[in-house]
Amino acid sequence: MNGEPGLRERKKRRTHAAISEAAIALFLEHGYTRVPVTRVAEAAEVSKRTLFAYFPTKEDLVVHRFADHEEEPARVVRDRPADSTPLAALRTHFLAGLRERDPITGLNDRVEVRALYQMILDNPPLVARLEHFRAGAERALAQALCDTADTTALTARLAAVQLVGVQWALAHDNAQRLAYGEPADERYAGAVRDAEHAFALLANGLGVLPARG
Amino acid sequence: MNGEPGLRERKKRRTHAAISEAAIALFLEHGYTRVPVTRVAEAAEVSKRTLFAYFPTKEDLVVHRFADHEEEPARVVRDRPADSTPLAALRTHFLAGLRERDPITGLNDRVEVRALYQMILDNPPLVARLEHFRAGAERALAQALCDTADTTALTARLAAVQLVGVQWALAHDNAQRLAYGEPADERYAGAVRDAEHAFALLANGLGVLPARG
DNA sequence: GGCGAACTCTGCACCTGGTATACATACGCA
DNA sequence: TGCGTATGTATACCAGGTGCAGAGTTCGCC
Repeated sequence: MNGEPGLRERKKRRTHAAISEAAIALFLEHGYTRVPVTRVAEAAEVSKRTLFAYFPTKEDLVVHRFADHEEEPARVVRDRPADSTPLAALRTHFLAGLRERDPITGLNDRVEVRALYQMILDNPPLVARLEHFRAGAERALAQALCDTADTTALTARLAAVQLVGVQWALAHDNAQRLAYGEPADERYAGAVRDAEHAFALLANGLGVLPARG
Repeated sequence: MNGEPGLRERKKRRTHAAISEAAIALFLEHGYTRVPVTRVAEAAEVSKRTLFAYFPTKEDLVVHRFADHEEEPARVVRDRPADSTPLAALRTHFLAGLRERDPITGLNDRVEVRALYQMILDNPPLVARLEHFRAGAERALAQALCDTADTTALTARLAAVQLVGVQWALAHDNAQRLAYGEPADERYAGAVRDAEHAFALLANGLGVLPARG
């Protein structure tokens, strides 16, 4: 609310960043499971108790970077132009994310980001923790749909589940390919194609699934 | 494979059941978080080590009853009649589940089941563990769709995410209402209406969402 | 500049979930 | 009856996470 953060606040942010960076550096070097939080605390020159004051769990040391995006789909839907449907707005936003290599789309291959993808995908507890954000994103999006799209609460919830789930799946797929070594620029065209296909499926429904192959 | 389980096998099943029952009884009485696994082991007259030989984690003591249903959507899709689409088969199956008050639909209000719903909904770790099954169900269903519906792998995955997610949301909603005290018979009509609405949404797509409320 | 209040960090002890090791027991089968 | 193996046990241990009481900082105000 005010422009001056104050010494306390600044110090806090520095500590937060220091812990996070120490953690990720150590995890990337020695492996997530093999580095105990006490070692992270030592490296960040902070007590274990303090570490847990900044990050509620060990997993959060890694995945907190994705926490900000929990509200993103909801915001996109709220801020959409008046003549745009929620689906169209999310589609445009996701495609823009791909173009900009937004890490949330799974299409960023900067070494740190790619290593982070890999670490997360390799560690079930980290994936599980991310699922938690997914649930939060669903809830927020459902609320946004309710508020701006004149639907029942149920419809909003169901739509949110589908929308978030599909974007999640797309991102997961991209991240996995990049973790395997595929360069982002090379994957880009395919990622766009897949995303367009996915949003078309969302728009038109699963009625297209045939009776038998 | 053989009709005679043998003493060893029978004993194992009894131990399994004994641990599970002791655990759930204690959890329901004193609260999930307040009962350490050691106490469960004592109550079941088994060592802690043995307990963990039967159940990989504390959460599984509670949620293992839902584990069997991981393959269910996949099975339904595989076993569907030749002239039936995957969506129709799942719809029929879910509605049948509601009719039979299958606990997996969230519409069973036998006291033990309802208390179980409540305990799970109240404990984030338990919900998280269930999410894990959801992921498994998605993967299995995607495979089944791939094998029997002549779709691309991507389409199958996206469809699976939507289908499982929506059923999950419906079940969650029902369970929550029942946990709040609504009787299953009273909820039934609404649950059917909601399910039909949800499957219609899946069939027709989210194109119906309006630009602005 | 200085003071009290509020906030923050720390060290320590502790609890709980989960695992490794090494040893005992009981079953299945010949 | 007796042997090999699957199953269970006791013990000690590790790591994540919390409660507590006190020391050290920062803030707002005089």
